[in-house]
Amino acid sequence: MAKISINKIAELAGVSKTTVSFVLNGRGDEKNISLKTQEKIIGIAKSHNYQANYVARSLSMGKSYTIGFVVPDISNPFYGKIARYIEQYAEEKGYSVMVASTGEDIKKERKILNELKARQIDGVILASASPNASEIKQTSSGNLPTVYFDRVFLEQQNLYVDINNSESSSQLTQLLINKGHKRIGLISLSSYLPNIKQRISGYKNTLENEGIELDSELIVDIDLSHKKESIKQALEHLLQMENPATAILFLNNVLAANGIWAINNYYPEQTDKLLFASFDNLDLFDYSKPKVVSALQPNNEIAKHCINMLCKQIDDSEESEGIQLKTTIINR
Amino acid sequence: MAKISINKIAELAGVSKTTVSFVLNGRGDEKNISLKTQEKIIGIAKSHNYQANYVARSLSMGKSYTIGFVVPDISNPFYGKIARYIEQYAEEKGYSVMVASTGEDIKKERKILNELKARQIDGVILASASPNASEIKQTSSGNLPTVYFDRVFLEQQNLYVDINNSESSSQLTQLLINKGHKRIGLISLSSYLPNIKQRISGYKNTLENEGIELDSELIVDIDLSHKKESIKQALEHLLQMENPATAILFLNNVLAANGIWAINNYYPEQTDKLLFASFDNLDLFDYSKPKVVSALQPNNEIAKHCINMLCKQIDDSEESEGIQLKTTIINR
DNA sequence: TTTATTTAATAAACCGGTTTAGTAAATCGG
DNA sequence: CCGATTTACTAAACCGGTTTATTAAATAAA
Repeated sequence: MAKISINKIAELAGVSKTTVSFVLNGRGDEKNISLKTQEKIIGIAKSHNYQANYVARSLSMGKSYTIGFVVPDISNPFYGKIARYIEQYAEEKGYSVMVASTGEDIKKERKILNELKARQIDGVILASASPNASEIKQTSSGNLPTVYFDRVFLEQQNLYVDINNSESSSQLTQLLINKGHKRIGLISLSSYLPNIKQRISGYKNTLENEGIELDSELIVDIDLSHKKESIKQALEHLLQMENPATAILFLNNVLAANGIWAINNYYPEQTDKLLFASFDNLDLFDYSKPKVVSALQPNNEIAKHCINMLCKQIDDSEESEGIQLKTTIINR
Repeated sequence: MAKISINKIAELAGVSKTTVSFVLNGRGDEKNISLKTQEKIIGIAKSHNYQANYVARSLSMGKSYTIGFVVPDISNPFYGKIARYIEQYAEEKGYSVMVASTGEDIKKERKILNELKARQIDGVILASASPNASEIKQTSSGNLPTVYFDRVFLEQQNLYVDINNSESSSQLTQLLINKGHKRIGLISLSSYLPNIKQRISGYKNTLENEGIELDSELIVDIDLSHKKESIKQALEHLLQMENPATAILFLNNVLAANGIWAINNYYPEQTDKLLFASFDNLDLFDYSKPKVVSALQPNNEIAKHCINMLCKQIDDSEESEGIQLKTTIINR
C-alpha cells in the first residue's frame, strides 16, 4: 500500500484538497462540510491508511513539534532518567524529542545546536558544557527558546530549572559533621561549572559556620573525563596525608561511583572506616561500602518544569522566571 | 537578525533561487555558475547568517535524515550506553536521532512508531516489546527500514544485531559450575522474550551437559516491572529451600542490580557465601558483594552495526543479513 | 561565415500540507 | 418575491527548499 497524500484523497473523493485538509483535521463541522462529504473523505483516508506528513505540516505551519534534549552524556544515568521523563511530558504535549550528547565539548555543543536549529526544532532543553554565561550566550545565539537545567548561569536572564546546590551541599556537609567528622575531603570536578561552584561554596560555608578550619589540601579537582585513575590518586592523597580525611563528599554521581570503585579495589580495608556523601543518587548507594549519604535530585519535577517552561516560552514567548527545586537528602 | 531564506538571497543577489540552491550546495562549479556570482551569493549567505531549512529540504527530497531509536527504557544504562554510540555513528552519517521509550507496552510502541513515521523518519533501530514475531510484524507494518537489536526474532527475515545469548548463558553457567557450584538459581523475567528464552536454554543445556539435575524450583520468573519486592521474594525462595542455591544467574542488569540490593538489605550474612552471575555489565559488579561474573555486551559494536545496517537498508533497500555478536565474559 | 558546443543562468514544477479570500447555490426573513 | 444570510466548497498562495528542462549569449570548430 503506497503512501497516500491529501491530494490523492481529494482526487478520489472528487473534492478539493482544502476540504480534505479541513475534514481530516476535525474542522469539518466548523467549516460547514456536509456529513456526506466528511464521511466519504474519512472513509477513503481510513481504507488507504492515510497518515499525515508532519514534515509538510511543519513547513507550512512553521512549527515542528520537535524539541532538543542536549546534555553532556545521555548514558549518564542522571541525564538518562531525566530524559525518560522529558520524553513522557513532551509526548503529552505533542512533541517528539531529539537527543544529543555534547561530551562536555563546547564546539560540539554549538554544532549540535546549529544542526537542531536547521531541523527547525521549536526549542531545546540544555545542560550546557559552557564554562560561563557569555560563552553560553554565543552558543545559543539566534533566538531558539531554551530552558537550562543542571548547568545554570544565573547571571543570564534565561529560563532555567535549577536545584539548591549550595544548600544541599551544606546539608550533606552538616550531616557528615553531625556524625562526628571533622576532616571532610571534597572530590570535585572542573570547578568553573556554576553548579559545582555552588556545591563547593556550600561545603566551605558549612565548615566555617561550624568553626572547622578549611584545609585546601582536602579539596581535589578531577578533570572532566574523571578517569578512574585520577580518582584513585585523589583518594590516595586524601587518605595518606598527615591528618587524613575520615569522610568524603563527591560532587556528582560519576565521581562517587568511581570513588566507590577505587576504594573497594585499592583500599578495601578503609571501607568500614570512611563515610561518603554524594550529589545525585544511585541505587547502589543503598548497599555499597562505604554507605553513601546523598542528595537526590527531583528528576521527575525537573523534567516537568523544563517541559512546561519550554512550551510556555514557545507558545507565548512569554518571559517567565527560572525556578529552583530542592534535593532530598538521603541519610544512610 | 531575522531568518533568511534561499529566496531572499536570490532577490538580494539578483539571481534565481535555482542558482542560489546550486551554489550553496557546493554544486556551483559543476553547474557552471561564474565565480563572481558564486562569491556574491556566498557573501550574502554568510553576512546574513544563512542556515538551510532542513524541513523544507526533507519535504523536497523525501528524506529526513532522521532515525528513531526506540527501546523499552532509555534510562536503563544498557540502552543509554548504546544510545550514546548510536548518536555518534548516526551523526557521522548526517542523521539525527529521535529517542523514545516504550515502557514494555506494545500499544505504546505502535503509537510511537506511527508518530515517528508521520515525522518521516528514514528508519528505526528497535528493541521491541513485542512478545513474538507475528506481533512485531504488525507493529512495524508499513515498510519502514528497521534494524532490530536486543529483542530479536529470528523467525522473521528482518535485519538484526543480536548477541550469542545462549552461548553466553552457557559460559556463565559453566563458570559457576567450574567454581564448584551445583545448585544454581536462575532469576529471569517475562520468559516469552526471545533473548530471555535463549538465555534460559543456555543455562539448562549446560546443566544437562554437566550431568546436574535440573530443578525447576531453582528458576524464578520476575514480572516485567521487576520491582525490588519481587526480587526479595525470589531470593528468599532460593535461599530458604531445603537444598538452597549457592550461586545465582540473573538474566539482565536490572535484575542483578536489584538482586545485589536485596541481598545486602535482607540477607547481608549471605553476601560472602553466594556467587552471582549476570547478563550485561555494570561498573558496580567490580566491587559489589557478592562479586558478579558477567557477560558484557559489545555496546559500541552493536551500535555501529545497527547504524551501518540501517543506512545500507535506507540507501539501497538492499536486503543484507542479520549479525550475531559475542559477549565478553568477565570473571571476577 | 555558419554551425555546434559550451557557458551561465532561469522558469517552473514539485514535495504535502495550511490558510485566506472568495464564490455559487440554497435558505431565510420581511 | 427579492435581498441577506448561510451552506458547502474551492482556487490559489504559501512554507523553503530541489531538480528538470530550457534559453540566450559566448565561444569553438569547420
